[in-house]
Amino acid sequence: MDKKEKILQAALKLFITVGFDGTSTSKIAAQADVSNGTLFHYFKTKEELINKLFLKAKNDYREYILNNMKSSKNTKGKIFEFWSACLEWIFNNPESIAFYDMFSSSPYIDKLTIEEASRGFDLVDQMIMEGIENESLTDAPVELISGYIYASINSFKYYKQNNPDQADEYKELAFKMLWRSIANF
Amino acid sequence: MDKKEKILQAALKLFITVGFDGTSTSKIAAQADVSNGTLFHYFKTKEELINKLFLKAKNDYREYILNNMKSSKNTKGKIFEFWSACLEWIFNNPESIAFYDMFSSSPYIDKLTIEEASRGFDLVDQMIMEGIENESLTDAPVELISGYIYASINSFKYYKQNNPDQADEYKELAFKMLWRSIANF
DNA sequence: GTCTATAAGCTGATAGAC
DNA sequence: GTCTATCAGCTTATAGAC
Repeated sequence: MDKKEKILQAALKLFITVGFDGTSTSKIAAQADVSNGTLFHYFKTKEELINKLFLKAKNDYREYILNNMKSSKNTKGKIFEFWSACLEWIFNNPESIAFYDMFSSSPYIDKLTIEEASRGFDLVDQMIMEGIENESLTDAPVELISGYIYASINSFKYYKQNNPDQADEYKELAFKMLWRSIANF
Repeated sequence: MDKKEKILQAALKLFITVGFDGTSTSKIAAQADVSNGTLFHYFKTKEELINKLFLKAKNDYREYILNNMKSSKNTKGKIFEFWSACLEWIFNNPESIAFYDMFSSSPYIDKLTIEEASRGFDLVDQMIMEGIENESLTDAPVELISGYIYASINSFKYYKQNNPDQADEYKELAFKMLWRSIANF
């Protein structure tokens, strides 16, 4: 693995355990088995490092989703695929998610990064608009529906974190609850 | 206002704008019009200060909720009251919420504080258990339902932040969507 | 690309006068 | 309770050799 990648990985681990403040660049460098100077060769500032890390997490996430939903044809199936893929990624990448939760509303992540990170998730909006048009989804603002989808994902994530053993048996129910709230009956 | 309160207010403002790291104790003291020594008289460490602030935010929130829901008798009404009260508080106290979002998953907030903060919100669990018993709520795990309620609140919060003008006209719909997902039909 | 050496500046926290 | 004065230690970042 090249040093740049090692630095990013070390930083991720440290940031989520001791925060941005608690993580000095020298600690990152030490953990990555790299000199302090090398760190500043790859990243002009500590802030640039954290912003790059943020974008990387978002892109990995997005890519996983895009690669894991292409079979379903109707709206309900598509949304279920999206919902499932998100949860799969979340549970296979707990560190990235912890990092994202911790820093998404942090002043260290600048506006440009957030904007760039949010781009590309518009496939959700597209699914929803399609669903409203073909009358399988309730006629509500797209953002309200997408918000509910994300909310359901988040809610199930917390549930599974607190009840790792029972969660899977309630997965279908959790999606059914989401679907009931956004479907057009 | 006494100096302790002034320190807490100054700290809140600084923390949400420039983060924990960016906010030095001397800046807090300066902003609060108080000497550095005085700050350390009231709070043994910087960490203690942020933990106290976190508890204060949570308690203010809880108190507002408790004082704003006592009239409804059936489950749907109670949950709507809770849902509304949460959103009201959120929009009247944006700084506290920003602070909470920023630090709820932060290593500066210790486990004891989080535990103490989460206590007292069990009125939600109570409402839900009541609702499941009298068959107005779907028979799902309490945590799954409560999670969905919190998620719905969060979702509408984001919607209103991005669409401040249209949000109010969709408030009823947003609650209806929540209710459809957790009600027993 | 990678390292070592280096430093100015700020940090949280203390001590002690009033 | 509140202040001033003070500090040891660590911080991010740079410069320059290899």
